[in-house]
Amino acid sequence: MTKLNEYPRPSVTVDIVIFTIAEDDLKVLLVRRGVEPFKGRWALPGGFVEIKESLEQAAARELKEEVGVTNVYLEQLYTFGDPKRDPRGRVISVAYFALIDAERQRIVAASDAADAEWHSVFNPKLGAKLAFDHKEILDYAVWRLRNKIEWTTVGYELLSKKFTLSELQRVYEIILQRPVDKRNFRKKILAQGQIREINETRSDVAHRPARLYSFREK
Amino acid sequence: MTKLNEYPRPSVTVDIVIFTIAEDDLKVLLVRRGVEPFKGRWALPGGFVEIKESLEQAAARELKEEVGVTNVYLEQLYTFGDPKRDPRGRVISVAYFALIDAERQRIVAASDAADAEWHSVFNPKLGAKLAFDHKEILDYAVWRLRNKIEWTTVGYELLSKKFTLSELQRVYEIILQRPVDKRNFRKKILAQGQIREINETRSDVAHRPARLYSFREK
DNA sequence: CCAAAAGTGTTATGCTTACACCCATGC
DNA sequence: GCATGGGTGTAAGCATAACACTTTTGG
Repeated sequence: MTKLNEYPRPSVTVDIVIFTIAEDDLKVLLVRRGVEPFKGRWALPGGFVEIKESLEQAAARELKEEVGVTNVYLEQLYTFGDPKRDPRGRVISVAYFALIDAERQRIVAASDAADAEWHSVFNPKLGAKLAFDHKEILDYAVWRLRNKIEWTTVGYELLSKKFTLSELQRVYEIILQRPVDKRNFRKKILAQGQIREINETRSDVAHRPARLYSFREK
Repeated sequence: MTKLNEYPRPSVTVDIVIFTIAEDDLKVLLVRRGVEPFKGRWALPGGFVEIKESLEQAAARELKEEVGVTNVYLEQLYTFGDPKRDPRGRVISVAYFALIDAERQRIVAASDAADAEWHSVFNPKLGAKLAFDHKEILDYAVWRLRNKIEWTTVGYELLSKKFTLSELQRVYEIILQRPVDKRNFRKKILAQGQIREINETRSDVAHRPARLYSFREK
């Protein structure tokens, strides 16, 4: 067999764009860098891929280590490999995106990871605060999420197990950043056949209580 | 600055799914492996990413070295990183797909690269002949190409600069593996506004000569 | 009874699909 | 004049978009 060690090898990392919905906004989890390069700037959580784990396992491990959550929606985004993207040397980053639902979000808050914080994705000043090429990665992730919720049912991953149709609609409006027609939305979602009505309502509100639904299989 | 060399590093390669249309069929370029592992099996062209080049540059370089073509349509597909995908050790492969038009196809033929050959993508026995996880990569590339031609104008990349609408339609039929309605196809393509009629016809045929079109900007 | 969000149908519009015949050329 | 692929329009069905009022609850 030919040898593999004739070539200098790059470092390979995974970086994860972790989205959640909070405070009526789309948020991304960022960690403040304590060391150079980009000390003090915000970065996507991530780390080196270990030699015996798959890329997806590496991303799942980082999710567990950095924010304490397991079993979340995780999807490979794109691989960023510009030779100058990390001033320390050649680092290729396989970017993933993850969706954290409302229940797991409490776990993230509780884990109180060092300098991790949720940031609004739509804050126009955020780009300037990011390290490396993480602005580019984040922009790509937002673009992908927007496309994805239009064609798939990935939006459910951002809510609790039980949710109302208005809550789901709000998720779409936040991500797409435009109003959505209530009747057409309900028709479309129900026609997809992916959610079922459960026999409960969200009570204790000062108006007509909403029916709860749940995603088939979660 | 923190050091990068605390972690063992994987090897990183690019593998390229190079498509073309020939003999009324969708073909992929494969090279026969002369060494272990998978000696004698067919593999996607590819090679190691050099330390100072980007991933896209690595893919473009491989295209030039292995098949002699430059300036072709090239798009990152997905990154395959299962730790067992290469028996020699940890090799992460960033897969690309490339589209070779009818003109460049002659260059590929002329380059006569060692053991490179065009194989029909739809040959059901092809999977068994492929090395590594290249069947999986190929399947994913075909899936992506199919989606892509439905939503974008990427199909033009597989034809000569000048082409007839029937030729373009045939490209769609071959890729999608189903018949396409002639009138609806022409309406859809013309409505996209991406091709213009040039004042020529394909003559010397034993029937009414077809008008030639060209893609805007190529 | 007032405030607040939940819930519900119909119509118009545009897009997609199905479909068949005449045209221009070479031989 | 015949064989061959080139070229063209219309109608039906379907999906999407626009739009406003009644219902149920808590206070």
